[in-house]
Amino acid sequence: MRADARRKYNRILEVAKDAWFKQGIDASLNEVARRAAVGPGTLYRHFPTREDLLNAVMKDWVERIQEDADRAVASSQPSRELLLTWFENLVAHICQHAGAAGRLIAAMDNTGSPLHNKCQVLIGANARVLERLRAVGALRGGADSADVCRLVMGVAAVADHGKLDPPAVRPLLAIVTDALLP
Amino acid sequence: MRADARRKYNRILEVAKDAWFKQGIDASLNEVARRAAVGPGTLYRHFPTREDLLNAVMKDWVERIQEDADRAVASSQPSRELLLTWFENLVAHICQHAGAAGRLIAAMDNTGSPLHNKCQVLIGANARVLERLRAVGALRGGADSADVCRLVMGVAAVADHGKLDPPAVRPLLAIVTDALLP
DNA sequence: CACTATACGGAGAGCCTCTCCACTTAGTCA
DNA sequence: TGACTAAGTGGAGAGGCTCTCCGTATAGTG
Repeated sequence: MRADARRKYNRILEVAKDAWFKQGIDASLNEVARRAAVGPGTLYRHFPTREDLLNAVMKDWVERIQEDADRAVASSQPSRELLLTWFENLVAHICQHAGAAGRLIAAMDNTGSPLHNKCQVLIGANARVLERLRAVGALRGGADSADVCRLVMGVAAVADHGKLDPPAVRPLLAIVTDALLP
Repeated sequence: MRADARRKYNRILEVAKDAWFKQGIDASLNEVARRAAVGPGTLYRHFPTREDLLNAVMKDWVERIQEDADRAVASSQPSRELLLTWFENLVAHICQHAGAAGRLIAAMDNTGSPLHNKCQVLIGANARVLERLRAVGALRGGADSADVCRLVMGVAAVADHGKLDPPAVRPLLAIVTDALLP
C-alpha cells in the first residue's frame, strides 16, 4: 500500500473509532469521511462494508479479551467472583461501541463476516476460563462455551439497547453465573 | 375517527404486519404506505413513530402472552419443562418480527416509549409464572422478574440477530432455567 | 344541499449509502 | 532530475429513506 494511502487509512480509522465511541456504530460514514478529510469513495475503497471498518476498529479488542482471559485463568479469586468479573469485563468490552453487540452476535453464526474470527477468539478465551474452573470441579454440567458466549452477548445486547450501567448488568450476569456453578 | 380514516388505519396495520413479518421491523414505511395505497403523510399522522406502529401491530401480542402465562400457571408439568416451555414461547413471540427484540429491550427502561406498557405486562406475566414455581418451593434464590425478563429478551436478541431456530435457542434457555431451579 | 371539521396525498427537504471515473500523485528507473 | 505508470483520490450523482407541510377532497351533519 502506498504511503499516502496508509496515512488516510489510519486517519479514517481514528475518526471512526472516535465517532463510534461517542455516537455508536451507526454513525454516518459520510460524516466520518468528511471529518477524516477524505472523499466517501476513499473510505469505501478501504472499507467496503461497515463490518470491515468495525473489524479494523476492533483490532486491539481481541488482545484485550485475551489479556482478560489470562488474568482470569491466573487469578486465585473464588470461582464465583472470578467468573462474574470475567463476564463483566466481556460485557464492558462488547458495549464499548453502542450497537456493536448486535453485529457481533450476527457475526457469530455467519462465517462470511469479517468479525467471525473475533467471535471465534472470544469463544476460545471463554473456553479457557471455563476449563480453568472445571479443572477444580467448580463447574456443574457441561455448558458449551459458544452457548455461554451467546448468552453473555445477549446480556451485552440488553445493556446496549437498554442503556444499562454496569451495576444494573450485574444481576443478569449473576443469574448466568449461578447456572454454571454448583 | 371518521369511517374512512379508520379504514385506512386498519389497512396500514395489515400491510405493516405482513411486511414486518416477512422483512423485519426495519422495512421501509414508504413502501408500507405505498402498498396500503395511502400517502406517506397519512401513515405518519396515524403513527408518528415506528414505535407507535409497532405498538399497534403488537396489540394482540399481550393477550397471547397472558394466555401462555395462564397455561403455564395451570400446568402440571415438572418445573423444569414448565419454565423452559414458558421461556421458549416468550422468545418465539418476541422474535415474531425480526428486529423487535431490540426495540422491546429499549422500551423496557424507557417509560416514554409506547411499548413500555407491553413490557410491564410481560414482567407481570413472568412474575406470575415464577410465583407459581416459588409456591411449590421449586425456585431457588429471589431472582427479580424484571431481570429474568431482560435475560430472556437478551436470548431473544441473540436468536434474532443470529437467526437461530428454536432448537438452537433451547440450550441458552436451559442455562437460564438451571440458574433459577435448585 | 351546503357547510365545516376532518382527513388526505404527494412534492420536496434533508439525510443516508455506495459507485464511478476523470483526475492527481507517489514511487521508480533511465 | 524528469518522465512515466500504477496506485490512489474526491466528489458528483443515483437511488432510497424518513418525515413535514399544505392545498385539496370528502364524510357527516343540520
